[in-house]
Amino acid sequence: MQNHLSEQEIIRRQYLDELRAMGVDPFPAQAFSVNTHASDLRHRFDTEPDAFKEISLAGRLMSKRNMGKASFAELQDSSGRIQLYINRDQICPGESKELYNTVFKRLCDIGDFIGVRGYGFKTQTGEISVHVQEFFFLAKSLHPLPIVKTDAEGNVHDAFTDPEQRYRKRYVDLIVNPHVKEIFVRRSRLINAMRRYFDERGWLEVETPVLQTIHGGAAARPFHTHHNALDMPLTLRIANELYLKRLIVGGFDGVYEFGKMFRNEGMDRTHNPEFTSMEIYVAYKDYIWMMEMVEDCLEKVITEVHGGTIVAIGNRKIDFKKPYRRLTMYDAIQEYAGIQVEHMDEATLRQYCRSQHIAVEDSMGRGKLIDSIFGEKVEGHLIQPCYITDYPLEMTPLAKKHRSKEGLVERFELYVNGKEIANAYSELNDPIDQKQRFELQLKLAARGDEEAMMMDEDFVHALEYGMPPTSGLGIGIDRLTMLVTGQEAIQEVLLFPQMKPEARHQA
RNA sequence: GAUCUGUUAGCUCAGUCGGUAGAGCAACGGCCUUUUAAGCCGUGGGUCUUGGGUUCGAGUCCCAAACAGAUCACCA
Repeated sequence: MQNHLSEQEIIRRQYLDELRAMGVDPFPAQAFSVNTHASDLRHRFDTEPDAFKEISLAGRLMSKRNMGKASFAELQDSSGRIQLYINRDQICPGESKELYNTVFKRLCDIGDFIGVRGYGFKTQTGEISVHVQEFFFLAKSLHPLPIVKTDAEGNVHDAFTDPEQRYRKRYVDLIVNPHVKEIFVRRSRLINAMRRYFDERGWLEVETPVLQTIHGGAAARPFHTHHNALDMPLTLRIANELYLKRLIVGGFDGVYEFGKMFRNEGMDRTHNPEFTSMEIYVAYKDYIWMMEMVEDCLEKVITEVHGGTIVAIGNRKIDFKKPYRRLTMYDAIQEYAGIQVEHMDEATLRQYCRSQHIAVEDSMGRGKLIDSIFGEKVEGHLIQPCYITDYPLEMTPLAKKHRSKEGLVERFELYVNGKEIANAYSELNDPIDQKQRFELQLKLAARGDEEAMMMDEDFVHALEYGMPPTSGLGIGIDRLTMLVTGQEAIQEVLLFPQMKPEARHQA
């Protein structure tokens, strides 16, 4: 992709040849045995100095301070950094001083992988370090790394912060920005903690198709693809809900899936074309039970990953301690917009939206209009975790009709920091009602609603065999991770966010 | 999709009224055996994102494009 090498890249390539000429393989094949990590030494040396008398470490050389016949360097392994003290006569006990003078001092660059053996000690200034007795070259790095330095006051100099470069070259970002690595460690722990919570309760982790002939389970535009052998169009899933409910029909008490979803829509700091959701369905439960499960799960999982229930995002502090506030959608609109929409008809709602400069389209039915008012007037106020319950039937074709409130469904969404992070229902299990709901969606589609759901005959057929009363939940894992790690852009919690190719690298 | 902002050395950034490009770190050559943003002396390194235009002359002014970020619209 590059035909022009910088001066520094040319020099590093020349060093490859020089190393080989000296009999040092710049990419040796054999394993290097490691018995200590940087953080072990840093954290335990003061209390257990005897444990570090014969240590070997490996990692990337991140800085070099040569002082003639001795040098200090920093080694970065997966656990962090540790200082090395390398003395010429220690690593070159014989006549030849080439390993120190030439291999280490000249041919070894910042970014190269090295292995060292020696012992732990403290320098005169009190820094825990490795006194290196043996030095091994493990792998050459041909590109110079950004040099990020931190001074005695903790100020970071020359930080590698350009988001474009960081996302395109995430490997470099991870090498030089330790706080970035921490975000992804936390993300993984969060997912594992949730998985443990579900497994402990006996629910089964499953996998359902990504390639679908009928995309269903959510209101969104899909990606289209094509299967050659079958010569048929397929779409990438926008949700896995209808498959998971088929499994409840099949007799599982609880099933869940962490999976990538794909939606062919806009991208911004809270949307990536592919994102991770967790959906779970539990038989013989309803949405009231689900609210209790979700707040219990989040409180436990966040405490486990974060060390407490309070997370900071921007200037705000959000407390995930249960229980969470519960507010019906109509009451929420009453509270924040000052109007009672319950008995308003479509024309009145549309007129209100226009008066408030809320964008409306002719294809919008009553449900979507209410949702627009909610989105415009209420969402931004919901900072602390809050359940919004009881949605208009029209916009929720997969949820069961409310047990006592006409025209509503048993649904809640969990809002945190002004954003929806979870969505749950008492699942609709009446196949005749379900079929009618799909037909209502088809009517909305005919009016021009591009996100209206498609009829899924096989799913209705599955419900006709009987599905127990079931509660289902979807959580946006990326958004939850954003909250737990204090990030305000989804790109910061995705290792490889979607990017357009750079023009200079095309063709 | 709209608006605004940005793109200069490997990295972080200066660049005045339009007059052939600067610093620190990194690199290269020296000196230095407990330093730590190590230090000291010296050297090299640029298609100023791309393409047009104005001008005697453009990193700088104008137009267009690419990519990114922010805000908005849509969505989760």
